[in-house]
Amino acid sequence: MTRGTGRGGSSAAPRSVDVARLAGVSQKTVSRVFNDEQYVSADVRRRVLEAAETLGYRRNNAARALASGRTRSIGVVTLGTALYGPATLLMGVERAVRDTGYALRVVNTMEGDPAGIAGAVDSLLDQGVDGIVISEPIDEQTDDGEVVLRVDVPVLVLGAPSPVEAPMVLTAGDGADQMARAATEHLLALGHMTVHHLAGPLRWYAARDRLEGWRRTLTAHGRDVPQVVEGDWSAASGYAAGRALAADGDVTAVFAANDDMAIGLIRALTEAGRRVPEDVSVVGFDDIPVAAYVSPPLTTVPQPFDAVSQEGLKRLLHAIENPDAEPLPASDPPVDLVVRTSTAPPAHRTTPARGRRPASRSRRGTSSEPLPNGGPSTRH
Amino acid sequence: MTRGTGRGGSSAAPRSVDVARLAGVSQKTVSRVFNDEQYVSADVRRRVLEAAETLGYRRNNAARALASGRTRSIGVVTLGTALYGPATLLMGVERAVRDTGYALRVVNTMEGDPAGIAGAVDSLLDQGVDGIVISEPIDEQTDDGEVVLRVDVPVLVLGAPSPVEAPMVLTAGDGADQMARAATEHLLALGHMTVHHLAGPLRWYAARDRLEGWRRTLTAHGRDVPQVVEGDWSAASGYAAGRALAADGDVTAVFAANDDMAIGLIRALTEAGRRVPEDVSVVGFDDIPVAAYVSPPLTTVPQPFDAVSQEGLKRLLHAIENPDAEPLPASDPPVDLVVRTSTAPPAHRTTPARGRRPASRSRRGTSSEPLPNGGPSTRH
DNA sequence: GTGAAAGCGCTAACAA
DNA sequence: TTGTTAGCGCTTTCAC
Repeated sequence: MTRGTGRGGSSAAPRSVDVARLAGVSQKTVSRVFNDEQYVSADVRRRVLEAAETLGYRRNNAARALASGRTRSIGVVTLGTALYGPATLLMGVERAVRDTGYALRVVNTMEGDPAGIAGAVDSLLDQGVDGIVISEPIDEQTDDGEVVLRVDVPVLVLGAPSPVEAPMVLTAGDGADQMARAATEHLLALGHMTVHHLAGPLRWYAARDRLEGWRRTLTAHGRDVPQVVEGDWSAASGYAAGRALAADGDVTAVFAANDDMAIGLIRALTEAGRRVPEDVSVVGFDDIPVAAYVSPPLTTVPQPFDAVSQEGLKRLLHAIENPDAEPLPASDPPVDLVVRTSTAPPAHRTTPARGRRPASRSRRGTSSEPLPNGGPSTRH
Repeated sequence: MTRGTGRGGSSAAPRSVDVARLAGVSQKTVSRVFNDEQYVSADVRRRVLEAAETLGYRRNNAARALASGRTRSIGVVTLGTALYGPATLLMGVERAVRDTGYALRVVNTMEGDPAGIAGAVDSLLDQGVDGIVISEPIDEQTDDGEVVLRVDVPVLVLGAPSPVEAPMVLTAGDGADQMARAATEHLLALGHMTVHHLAGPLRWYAARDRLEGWRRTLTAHGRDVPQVVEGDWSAASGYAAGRALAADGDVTAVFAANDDMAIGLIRALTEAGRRVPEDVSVVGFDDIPVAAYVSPPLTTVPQPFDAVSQEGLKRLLHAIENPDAEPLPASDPPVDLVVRTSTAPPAHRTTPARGRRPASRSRRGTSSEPLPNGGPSTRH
């Protein structure tokens, strides 16, 4: 085989031997320079770099991976949606990965995909990755028992407990129950007797987690736990749920598991003649970019996507690079609540015995948005 | 070097020779089977597959890439945002790539990133990819002249003309001007004398394209072209623009370059006492999932993200696999408009001389959303 | 139809 | 501080 030419018929890509020859050193030395190894004199390093520059040398990663046994890439499994949460998480992961010099390989699982997460992980393993991030796994259709995924690289699961078996499994961003508690307590503190919940699809761990946080909070306060309504994260499903809830005069407060559903819900309530927040208070979840600008501006719980992906990745890379060391500890993400105007005390009710004032837990100002001069958004 | 063991201390991963030995064939034959080459008897194929199965054989991609000179992966450069457009496009690209058996490598360019697109493309080239997709490039800070990127693999640029030089450059999804025309004409047809425009950041080609479509439409109809207001895609910037526009009594119709800005704009108008659509009509762009559920439901132009990414990828892969063939032709994406209730005829004005009825160009029903039973959204 | 031999471009181990 | 020698696990070429 003659050395393959580029597709343009131009000369082939230079290899490290070519650089070595030009710099008057051995090929191994070129390798040393490009790997930032020690024991290379400044002069040699400079000559090598110069030679590489003039030749337009670019290290061949396939050869590197083959020789070293490491691909220096990490794979991420995401749902194939542009939903705010998953999409934001993915961007956070990319940023965190890029900072470390690793490459990112992405595979989606579509809902309804027969292969599901297992298939996605498998294709990542086929491609060759040093670690895997699974973002927001949802329960798979497991007719006969649990799907146990066996993987031989470290795995980081974001937003859920682990569905895999691997030499090292890390979890991050699974503290949504605490955030749900904050939302629910905000509503109770305003004087509502109880809080209804519009859940996400319960196949999602994220949905179940928020539901649990809500339920436990009500129970802890000795309140009724109303029937849960299940949506699918979409505004359309929130709208459908809203039509049902509007018919029930007892409903004065609703905690929706995401902002899109909250927006649909509010629309249905409004169309049915129930004013928000005068008749019904609504709290969302996520703090999507438009949350401050819909009518009424939405009280919601922002999710710390960046913090979660950054910390998670740091721990994953530590596990990859120090296979025998203790895993780095996880920290609890901050719990936040942005109070806007979709929540208020109930209208014609007496406040409960120990009614507290609505304590804002926000670190970002309570209801100062939309800003007078509405500058550019800082988060998108 | 002894054969490296897995990190668990368990036995090493099986190689194709191991499979060959077990199946009683040569290693080359194993390779033939896994590459679906012809000239392998059914019996041998079966034996090889069985042996591979029992051994848990998985082909080593680094070795494959090294030996063949092809990585079978394509790289995508995206902005590091969860904005609806870019995020949806990325998901579309993933889906299209996955169907073809190629792997996807993702790199972001953050706005303000000094290396920018060039850096992102470079890191992709370092990693080794057979083709590159650049999604929605924005103009780079080019103090001294144009940055011309030289790349030696085929490139597909989504949503803009090409900023690169490569053996093959394809473009897809750059027809936003036609969509902007549809939005503008809808407003003129309703009887508005002219239409204001809230543009996206003009460093984005997507923003300039929509602006041009709007401007040309007004000019073609002999209307005034009002001063453009520039936003940054965020609802916050739409809100800021809305405060300014609300003060101008002449404004009766605004075309916003995306839905988020339209939502912020509507909020500002409403707060200023200008009703939508009675006093001011607003059209958005994108058709984000909540667009049908905000108040008022937003008239907007849906973007054909899936069609664009699928067709674009098909053409890119054709170029990769047939380097010397003619590129596949591009087709124009469909132009659509979803009419909801944020637009109406102007209040106290006479319609222009040739005032036409507002012709709905929608293929999805005009204003039937939110649906009575608001089922699950079909697009997220 | 199948196999043997020769690399692909790099890193790892050891020697100098 | 630098060089030499072997592979990494596959595809390619060519022989049978």
